Formats: sequence, structure tokens, C-alpha cells
Amino acid sequence: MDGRFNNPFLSEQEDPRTTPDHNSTTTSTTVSSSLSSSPNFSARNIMVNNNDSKIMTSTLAASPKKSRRAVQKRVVSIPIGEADGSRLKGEGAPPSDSWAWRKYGQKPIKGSPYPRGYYRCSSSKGCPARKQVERSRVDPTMLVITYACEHNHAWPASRNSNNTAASSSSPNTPTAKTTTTTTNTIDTNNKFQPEESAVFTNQPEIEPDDKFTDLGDDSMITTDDFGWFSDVASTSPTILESPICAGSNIRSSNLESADMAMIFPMGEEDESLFADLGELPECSVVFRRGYFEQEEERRRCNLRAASWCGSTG
DNA sequence: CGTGTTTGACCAGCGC
DNA sequence: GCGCTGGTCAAACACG
Repeated sequence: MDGRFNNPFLSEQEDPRTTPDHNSTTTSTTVSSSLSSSPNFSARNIMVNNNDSKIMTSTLAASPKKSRRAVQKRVVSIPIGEADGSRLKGEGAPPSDSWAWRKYGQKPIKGSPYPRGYYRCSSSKGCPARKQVERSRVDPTMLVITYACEHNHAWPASRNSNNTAASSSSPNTPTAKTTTTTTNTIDTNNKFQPEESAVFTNQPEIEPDDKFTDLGDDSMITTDDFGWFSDVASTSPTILESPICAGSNIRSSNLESADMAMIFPMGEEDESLFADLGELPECSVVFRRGYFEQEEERRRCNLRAASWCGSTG
């Protein structure tokens, strides 16, 4: 499948086993900004090409008991902003979300040179929300975040975003300390959530049975249809950064993207995550093969972004 | 002291 | 039926 290089960031919600990234089959529907106007996009596999990062929703409908694979998953590919060198946290900080995630496991994945981190929502004890974070095997510069299950609680405003969500949503104010997912998730939520949501709002009603059939959790089956998007949206800072890094998808919103980058000087989390997820140079080499060009471009963009940030603050 | 991360072990599902 | 791999749990450790 040569398409892999066409859609290097594609994320297969399916098991790596089933769909070895080697094939990188893009079974998902790529939806660009036009998504909002796309009346017919696959509800099963929603891939929002947010400039660079892809947010893909997939529903592996199956018996809830059948398999874990059958669990609905939302796969999000996010560029990591190769501008490393600053593994600030270097810890196991997952990409900033509006939620507080607690890592409960990490495992090397067959076929993937990078380990996969398992995170669980720590904002609420009973929250079934989970997410798996791993570096894309196709493109090490991309982070593949797989969201599973929805949060059954309101935003943990304080946890990560000191300013943000706090102001926007009723803070549950978890007594927990604000450590883990730190950061500038900030305006992200305020700014993009609605935006992104809007995008989906425009989407035709997704057949419930098609998408949330096996969810089992009523919590997910509700207006929260895209509640998961909040997660995604929260990660948007990174996503937003993507265009800048990718440059390839930058269209007319070049400035906008750049602007976003300024607003969200992210990348840190990603990088920290990076640190969290070990990396095997081996694969890097292999993967980069096809990406060399893009990478260069990204780097250039990174520099640009850096300049932007630098000039502004 | 509380929370989060790390790591190894165990369990379950899937493919052969 | 067996083996493999992914996913989760639990204990220990580290940090704030």
C-alpha cells in the first residue's frame, strides 16, 4: 500500500494485529475543513484532517464482551513537533488534555518500535475514559492517541488547565493536585472545542447503532456523541501546531495556524510524552525514509513557529 | 500524605 | 488447543 505515504498519519483504530501499520490502510474517511460541509462522511471512521493531525473516530462495533478491540475508539494523530531538545518534563506526561490522565500501564507493541502508554482518566474515579498514547509507527513525529470510552463527568477544570477550562466549565475541582497533564491546554478548550464541535455539529446524525452500539455506557450515548471530541479538542493545541509543523496541509489559514501556534506553544507535552514513549532510532530511520521531505518542511515550519513564539513571547 | 509513574505479572481475546 | 499479543491490575517508588 503506497498510500501510507499519502496518509502517513492515518491511524488505525483497529488492532495493530489486525491492521499492521505496515499496510497503513486508510480505511477512514479523511475529512478536512470541509468536514463541516461533508454531509456524508463515514460515521464509522471519522477522520478529521485538522490541518495536519487527524482525528479519527472509529467504531469497532461488536459485542461489548466480545473483545477489547470492539470497544469504540477515537484515534487521533498529532504531530509531535519535532523541535525536541526540550523534553521539559521528560516524565510521563501525556499530551495535555482537559482531563487528568493517569498512566496505568505501558507496553511495547508488536510491530511498533514505540511502546504504548495506557492512560486512564483520574479526574473521576468512576470515569471509564481511557486513552492510549503511542508514537505513530508510520511517522515517529506523530503521536497516535486512541481514546476509548467517554468521560462520565464534567471537566476537571483545574487539573491541567489552571486558567482554562476552569473559566469555561464548572470546575469539578478535583482535590487532586494539578500535576500530570499540565499545561497550556488553556484557550484550547474554550477556543477550539466549540469550533471543532461545530464541525461535527454540522455532521449528519451519526447512526447510533453504527457508532455507539457497543458502547454499553449510556454515558457515552448522548449528546456526548462527540463529547470525545473534547479530548481531541483539548489536544488541539498540538493539533493546531501541526499545520505549522507540517506545513503541507497549510492552506489559506497559514497565518491562522501560525497564530494558533503562538497561542499554544505546545509541543512540550508531546515531547514529554515522547520521552515517555521510548524511541527506537531504527524505526525512525525507516520511517523517515519517506518522510524526509516532510520532515524538513516541518522543521522549517518549526523554526518559523519558534520565531513566531519567540518574537511574541 | 496524596497523587502519579513505573514495572512486572496476570488475564482474556484472537489467530493459526 | 496452543501460542501470541494486547490490555489491565497491583505493588513499589518517586515527587510535590
